[in-house]
Amino acid sequence: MLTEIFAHKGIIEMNIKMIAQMAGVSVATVSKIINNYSDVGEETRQRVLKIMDETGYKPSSSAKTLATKKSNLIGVVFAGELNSDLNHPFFVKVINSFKKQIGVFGYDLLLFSNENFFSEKEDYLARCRHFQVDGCIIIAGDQVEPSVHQLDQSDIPCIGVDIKLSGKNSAYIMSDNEKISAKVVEHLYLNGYRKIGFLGIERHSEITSLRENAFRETLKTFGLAVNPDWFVYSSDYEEENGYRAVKQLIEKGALPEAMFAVSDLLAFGAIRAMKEHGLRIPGDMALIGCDDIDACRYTDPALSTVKQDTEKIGRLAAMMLYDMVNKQMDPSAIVVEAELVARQSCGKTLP
Amino acid sequence: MLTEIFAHKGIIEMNIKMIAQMAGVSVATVSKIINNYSDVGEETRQRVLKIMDETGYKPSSSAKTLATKKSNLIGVVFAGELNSDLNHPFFVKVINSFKKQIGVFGYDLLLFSNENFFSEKEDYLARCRHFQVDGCIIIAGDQVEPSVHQLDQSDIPCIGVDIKLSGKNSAYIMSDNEKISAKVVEHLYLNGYRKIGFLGIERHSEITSLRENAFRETLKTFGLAVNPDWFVYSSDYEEENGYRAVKQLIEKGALPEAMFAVSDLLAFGAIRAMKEHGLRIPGDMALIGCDDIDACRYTDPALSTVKQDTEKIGRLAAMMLYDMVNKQMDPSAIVVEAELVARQSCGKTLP
DNA sequence: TCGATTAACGAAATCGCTTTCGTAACTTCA
DNA sequence: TGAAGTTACGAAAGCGATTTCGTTAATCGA
Repeated sequence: MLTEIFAHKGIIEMNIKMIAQMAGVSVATVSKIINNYSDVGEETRQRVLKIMDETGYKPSSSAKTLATKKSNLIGVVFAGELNSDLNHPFFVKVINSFKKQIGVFGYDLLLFSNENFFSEKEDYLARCRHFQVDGCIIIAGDQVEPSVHQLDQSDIPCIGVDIKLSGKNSAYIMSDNEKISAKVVEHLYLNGYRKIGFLGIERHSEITSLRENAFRETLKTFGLAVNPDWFVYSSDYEEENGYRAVKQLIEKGALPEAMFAVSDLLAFGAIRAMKEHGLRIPGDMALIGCDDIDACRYTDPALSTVKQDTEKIGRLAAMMLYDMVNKQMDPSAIVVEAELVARQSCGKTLP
Repeated sequence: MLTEIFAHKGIIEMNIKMIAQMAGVSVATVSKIINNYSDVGEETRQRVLKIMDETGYKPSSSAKTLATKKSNLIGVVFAGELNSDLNHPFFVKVINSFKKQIGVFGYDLLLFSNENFFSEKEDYLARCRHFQVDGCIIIAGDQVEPSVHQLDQSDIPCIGVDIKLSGKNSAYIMSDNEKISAKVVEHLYLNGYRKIGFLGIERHSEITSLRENAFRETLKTFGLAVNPDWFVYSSDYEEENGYRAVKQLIEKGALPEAMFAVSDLLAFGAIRAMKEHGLRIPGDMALIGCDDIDACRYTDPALSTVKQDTEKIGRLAAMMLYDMVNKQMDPSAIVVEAELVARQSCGKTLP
């Protein structure tokens, strides 16, 4: 057998021409078999398939891409300065779930590295074209760069996570941030808390604005005070700044009965500040965070938080993007419900 | 100006031929300019560069790859069943650091999705060839699949993280796992603990074997008992199993004075078991974990642990792989020092 | 039985870029 | 001044696929 020399699959690099020769057909026929064309005889098909299998042949992606202008690649863009990248657990979970689902559709992921690309940084559109990605997932922290909007407005299908895209080939998906705040306020209210504060971020992103506005609205709905003293802000999402903010609150003697921190890390900082002053959670102040990072379960007290459905967000993002790439769907915006996870830090222990 | 119609860069998809026409030169000349050949006149070079800039032209990656057999892509393989994927913080941190450094070298990352690829799952070598990646980073959990070794033995440069590769184009890098155990034992010894136990993994991976063997050795070196009762094993790295293991230990009344858990999550389980039985850490038993995941700082007590230098591992991996791809270095094995982070859980509080 | 379908296959152009090699024009130098 | 060397550039052949369109040969219908 001619193919016996290929003892180990993949050892010899094959191309379509070699396969064609071995099978005694033209490259056109081989290509047709690869792409499931109908005008190929069954015998021929089987013979060629056998050879492809025995030699471990796989068509070259670049040649295919060059010819078809489809790469079977999805670009991953981490946009925004704060928080994005692979550092934030939320994004990692979303990407992980996205990767699983998009993999089922036969796509692989291209992670753009942020550093010097042709000495021109962050020109996402150019890089998407360079690789001819079939679509893009844009995951955003705060303050996204202009280049992201350029990509959004292009003809490349984009799905945004935690960022509102407006391009005609773009859709986006995010948690129902307004409902998150509403749920938190409601939960605290039901547990008897009436003086409720907010630990947010100074520089508003789309997301945090949604949360804060809804928070204020819900407070009003329940007839609760919106006391400026209880609204404090951090310059980033880090633990340290949560600590500082709450420490000041304590020293000012303006502690509310409960607080909602827009990130778990901020909440951790709050816990530290409270402990340092000998105050107890939820005894002296109840606390609810947001994100449900792993650490929440292990803090003392365990942190109540809002868990975004990262699994669902990633999966939906993959499905929507797939449908958009394959023109089976017009882009639209989707919002997914988040879940309040009540642990110890918001327990009802008021007098 | 001819190029003025391209008001927005990247709107029109350019190719090398159009650039050549606009500049009144041949495609060969343009290509030479792109690739820094010397036989191009300075005037011509400037003129062409200007046009490329104005039109936002970037050469097509697939065409370039097809012509040169270099893709400027690095494949990322998450191997092994346990723990790998983007789920484990250790791997995410390594990849993040790797991505930064390899990006500086001009490479982007290709994340292979694990699910159905040509109905043949996990044929990493085939996929690497398919995309013609220039190199690979293999990050391993336990029990890696055969396909990984096939890749390792191929002609594609591979850098392993936490896995010993043996291919002639492969190198690997990992923490000094033996030293980790030695440091832990030494630290506990110095703080007065004499009865020291081990919380490990049933199914040995390369890594855990290294740690456990060194642990036993060091115990002996310090003249301490290697008591089988104090060596317990979990079937995975999860919190729940750490909990179970230590719970049994407590109920058997065979608690050592201190323990080393090979993962932080296991240690968290241990903490829970201890708390549940009204036992205190480090009062009734000191505890040291491994990994330094974020949550360690927030547990009660804060978990002492061994912090692997993920930043360094990722960066070194990138540099080594780059050198291997560019034939500037023969593959070799590198070991990086880990650091013991002493927090509350191993404090000296023995009588 | 003969013209018309249909089935099965291949030749060749194409995708966008690289790279070798050839050549014309210009320098240099003895 | 003429041979040799430089400089600047282009023609053309790949790279490995896809896809259109044409060509046989076999099958069909009346």
